[in-house]
Amino acid sequence: MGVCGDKASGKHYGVASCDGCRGFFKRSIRRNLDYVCKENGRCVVDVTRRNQCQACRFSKCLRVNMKKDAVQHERAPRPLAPHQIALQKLGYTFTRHPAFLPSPAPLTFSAFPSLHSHSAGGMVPALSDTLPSPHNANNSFLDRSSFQDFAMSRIPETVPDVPLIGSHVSALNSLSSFKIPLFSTPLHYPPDSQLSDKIKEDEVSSSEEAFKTNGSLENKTEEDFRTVLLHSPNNFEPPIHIVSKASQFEPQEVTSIGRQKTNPIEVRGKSSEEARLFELKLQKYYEYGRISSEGIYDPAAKLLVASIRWLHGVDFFAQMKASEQDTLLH
Amino acid sequence: MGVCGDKASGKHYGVASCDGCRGFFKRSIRRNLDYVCKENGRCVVDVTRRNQCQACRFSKCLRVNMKKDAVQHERAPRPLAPHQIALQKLGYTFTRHPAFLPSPAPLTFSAFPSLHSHSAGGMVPALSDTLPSPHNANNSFLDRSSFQDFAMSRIPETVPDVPLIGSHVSALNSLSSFKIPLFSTPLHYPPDSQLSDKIKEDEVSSSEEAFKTNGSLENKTEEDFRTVLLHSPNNFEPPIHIVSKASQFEPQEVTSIGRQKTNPIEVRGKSSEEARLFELKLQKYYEYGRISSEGIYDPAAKLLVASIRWLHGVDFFAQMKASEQDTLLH
DNA sequence: CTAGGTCAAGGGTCAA
DNA sequence: TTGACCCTTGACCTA
Ligand SMILES: [Zn+2]
Ligand SMILES: [Zn+2]
Repeated sequence: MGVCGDKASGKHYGVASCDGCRGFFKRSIRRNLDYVCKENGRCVVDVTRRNQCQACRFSKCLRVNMKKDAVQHERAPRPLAPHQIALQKLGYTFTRHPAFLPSPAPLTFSAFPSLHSHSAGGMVPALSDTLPSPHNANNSFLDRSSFQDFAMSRIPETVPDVPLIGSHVSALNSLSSFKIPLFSTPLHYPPDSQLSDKIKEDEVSSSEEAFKTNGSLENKTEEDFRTVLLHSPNNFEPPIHIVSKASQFEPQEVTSIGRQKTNPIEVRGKSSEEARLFELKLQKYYEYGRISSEGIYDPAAKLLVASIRWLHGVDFFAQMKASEQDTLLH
Repeated sequence: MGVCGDKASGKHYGVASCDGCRGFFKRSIRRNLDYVCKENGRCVVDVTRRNQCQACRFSKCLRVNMKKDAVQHERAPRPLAPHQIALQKLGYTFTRHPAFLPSPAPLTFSAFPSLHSHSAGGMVPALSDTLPSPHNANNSFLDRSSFQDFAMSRIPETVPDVPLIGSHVSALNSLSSFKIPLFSTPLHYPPDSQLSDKIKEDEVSSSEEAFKTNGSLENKTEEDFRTVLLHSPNNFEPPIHIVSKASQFEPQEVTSIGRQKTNPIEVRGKSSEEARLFELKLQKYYEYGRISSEGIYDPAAKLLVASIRWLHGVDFFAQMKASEQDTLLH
């Protein structure tokens, strides 16, 4: 029979059994686990009590003749999740396991680079991270400090009744588990593109406040930067105009540009704790603030919304596999 | 020699190899998969470790000279699944390019006409023209990832309304990578159809309007669904505009072109494999959408859901047998 | 004989 | 850690 009596999902390791027992057996074998029963091995193993005693459950697995040999060697991890692939297409790589770092990496997002800047790799060095790693030395934007401050940031008593952009909200959900690289300058600003020039003009006129000061930001310390963030919300006007312009890129153009990307920026994994916290805060923010991008007063939140919106306008993004978009937006 | 050293079951794609490597190579080519080695491409590929690293296994396949070209197109369609039968009743026929035909077109569907210029046959020349060859990466919207991924996407608890804004439209570009056969004039808009008139006269008819006229739906399974629709005006909001507008000129276009009105719309695909994935995806989209179309934030996804929803407004669909509707809905 | 196809039972994932 | 859920593998079959 089965192991626990639960409905079998098929034969597993030689025995018709449920997914639970299948997984349990596999884990036990793979990790070579040894269990000890506290009840002298008399525990009943049924569907409701199977998790009461691992030792007895495992014994039962063996008794019903599950085959250890049928448990294969562990395989390579699955290919990158689509949203990660999506990120890669934007010029970034994602490392799944951030571990092995001395301290948990703060949840960070790569910066809005200056749209005027054309630094190497298309990235704009933002703030130095708190970690010594060369990789996050220059791609941290929304660092831990920002998140902490986020909680403190005020939620407006009254907010304009602006409809939410659903995708923004949804996109924020996914931001919790990884960092979103938002810009890769050369990717979006082909040097010789006429359109590019046009965009540049446009951006100057539309986002001047946002990016005038950007150059100076690059050299600021984290502390300085935070100050700027908290006290100069006007610095971060969402690049809405750019969005609409960028979307007019010809497919070929974008494609070829996409191929030119050189140095992907490593985006490190999550600190799920902080991420979750952040997500909750953000969610609350939405609920209370009824924010559109205009409704956002916290610069960090504003950035996030703006960044997502920006993504929508990037043709390269629009041409991504829908699934990738989907998960990216989710 | 062989790829992994396992006992060869014969020559496959030019190389004596086992069934495992045969299948692996086939799947890799067919689905245009790209693997990435995490060990810098140094993994040993033998019978016990061949599944440790797909990238290295595939490299080995190529190294021992397996021929991509020997991987054929998939063959005759499988026996139709219930939902496929349902689709057929709606006038959609899946046609496939004969095997061995060079340069198969990427899986494409006719696009939302209103968003693009029209071409003969009511088909819209999409991005596929600019896409790389079929076996190059990234032109497959419907690869394993997309398929896999959607299922993993989550539906938020609460969702705001999502107006169709400019940036969303840009996202529609991703839809151009295939064409969706949404409209067939005589079939979907019977000239004397009350619904048809209603929709034509009211381009911006809301979902409520559209479905109020849909009282002909009559089966218990549909009952709940209809209720949801009618009580959730937001469900249909953004896409309906597009759908309605498209329906407005579609009749003339198709008719004037002299295309066969009576013939079902062709859904061209280079492979039923891809088509199948699309169907599955569509199903899933729909399933989610039925719960709450707002659960899907991606504009493209929303459109897909909307397109299915739209079917409900079609008399022909309403007249289908309940069981067929049911399977289609599932 | 080697293409193509199928699907049980391996694998992995990640919210709870 | 569990287990529901999805993807992949490869033995086996037909043409
Ligand atoms: Zn069990
Ligand atoms: Zn082999």
